[in-house]
Amino acid sequence: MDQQFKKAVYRLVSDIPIGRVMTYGQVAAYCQRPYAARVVGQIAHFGPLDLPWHRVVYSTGKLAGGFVPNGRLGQRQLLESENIVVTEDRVDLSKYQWKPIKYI
DNA sequence: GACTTGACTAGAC
DNA sequence: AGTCTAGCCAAGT
Repeated sequence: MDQQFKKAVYRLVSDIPIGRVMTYGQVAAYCQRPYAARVVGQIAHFGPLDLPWHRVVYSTGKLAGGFVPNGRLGQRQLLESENIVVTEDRVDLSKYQWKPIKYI
């Protein structure tokens, strides 16, 4: 259900390998909620901060974190430290978008 | 229980 | 190619 959905999101996001990214919609879809991209966003904001939310971006490739908690070094800086090329707050999805191996 | 809000997205302008 | 609009989900008022 919703609780399981959140759990699935946590696991999926925490499994995103370094140097790879995913879109909110893709994450939602993989957790069996194709139209819950916004919910993923809410989870990202209120959920565990130990997850690599900086590897989750918009479907357009634009970075989602315009603010970032106190640290505020920027999701961009974070991504770049993982060998991901960020141009104008954007990443090349066709290049870095990660496809989960299986299940939820 | 209805209304509002938001780290979203696809399609129309 | 950039901006605006409507649709969807869960959580908070």
